[in-house]
Amino acid sequence: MIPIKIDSAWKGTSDCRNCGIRDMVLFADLNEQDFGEIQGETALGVFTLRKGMVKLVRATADGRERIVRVLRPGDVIGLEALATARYDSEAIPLVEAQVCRIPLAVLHHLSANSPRLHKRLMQKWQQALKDADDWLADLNFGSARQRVAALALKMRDPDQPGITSFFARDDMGAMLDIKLETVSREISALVRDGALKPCDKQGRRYEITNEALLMR
Amino acid sequence: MIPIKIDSAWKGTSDCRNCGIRDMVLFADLNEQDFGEIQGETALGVFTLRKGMVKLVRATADGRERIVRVLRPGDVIGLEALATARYDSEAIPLVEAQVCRIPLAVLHHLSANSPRLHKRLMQKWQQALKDADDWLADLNFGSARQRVAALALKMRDPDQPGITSFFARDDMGAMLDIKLETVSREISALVRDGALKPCDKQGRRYEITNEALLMR
DNA sequence: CGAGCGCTTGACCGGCGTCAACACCCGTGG
DNA sequence: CCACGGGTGTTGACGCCGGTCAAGCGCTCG
Repeated sequence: MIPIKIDSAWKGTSDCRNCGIRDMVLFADLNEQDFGEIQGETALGVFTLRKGMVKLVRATADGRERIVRVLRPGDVIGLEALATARYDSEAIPLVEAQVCRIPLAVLHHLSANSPRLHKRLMQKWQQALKDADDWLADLNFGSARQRVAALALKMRDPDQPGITSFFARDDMGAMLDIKLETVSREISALVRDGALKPCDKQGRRYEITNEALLMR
Repeated sequence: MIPIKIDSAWKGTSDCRNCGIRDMVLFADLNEQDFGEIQGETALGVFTLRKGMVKLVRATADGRERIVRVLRPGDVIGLEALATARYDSEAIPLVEAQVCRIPLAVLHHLSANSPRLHKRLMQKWQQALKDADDWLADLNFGSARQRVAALALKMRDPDQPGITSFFARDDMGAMLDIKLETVSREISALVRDGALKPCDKQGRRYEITNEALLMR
């Protein structure tokens, strides 16, 4: 299930040609002829995240919520539906998000007929797998301090590398497998040590004031 | 780098047709004509694991070893080379292992020309990604006891579901992100509680005597 | 038979979970 | 405009799980 609110003002195919992040997305290599193949459909689809952040959630054996990854603009949601026509995990927006929907049938057709998209698809699979492994190796390893610091580095804004985005403390806990109180404590400690500085009063945006301190 | 010793007695293409695990592997859907396309090459390749177990390892930020996944017969090694012509992590056999090597150029050619292989490839990507997410959600969550129990369940022998395989204690620690002494303690506790029974004296094979106890 | 390696077990201690109180932000309604 | 209440983030006290260090045991192999 992908309960993302789709920006309904943005539909049809014409905008794809002028998409602001077209160089990051699945359709980056499509030419005018390929665009002709795209038709609106309502079935299962694959999504490209345009804006915002989305958490991939699955239930653990003991019923708690486990966040396996966070997707950011340019990432693909629901790629697995291409292979199995089912989604493996739940995708929930962490902030207001916008996605492009690509109908499954269209993608199947293009993947067989467009070598460019075929290659792009491979890259997206590879990126998703690498992200998953990175997430495990970087964020779920070591002390609580190391995990929070690693998350701060991973969630840097691509446009403003000095700024990083955090989330609700219990979401951060589900990402790092630590309790929300510990998350809060470690953030406070990093602020005290001069590694971070809060940008707002909700604890969502921080300035990275000492990058070296975060890296160890 | 994939330092797997390849069973040199097994080479050429003729054996593929009679491979005992052909229904599990990448080439399961190739027909006689497709086999004609395969030639021996020496370049980068993708591997299908025939026998044994392989750990996927990457270095963490602080230099320690982190095992991101364990591959078992039928799994594919080095799929990422298809997209980037590089390997993302190191693959090291945990026990004596046998692999099929599939040259990259061959796979690229077939992936474009053989719809059957193309579909099979998608499934392998999807399986790898699901395995990665499962590994994170099942094995790196909860108490040390829960992690060891989850590993025992995941490492059951497909042919003998009552038997499970363990590894060197420090490898298990690198999989579960706990120390080897804790691994040892928890295994002992599970044996004491009647959930497991050792099959050998090296601590590698155990009989599952109480499955329900392991599941919670 | 002895050396060496890996597994186990024990004692101790620190980090993190638990429970609880408190502070702060924000929306609601008087 | 302020009073109130709920939700979320922070901070404190305390106890336990798991990390650390060390000793002991049982294999395996020379």
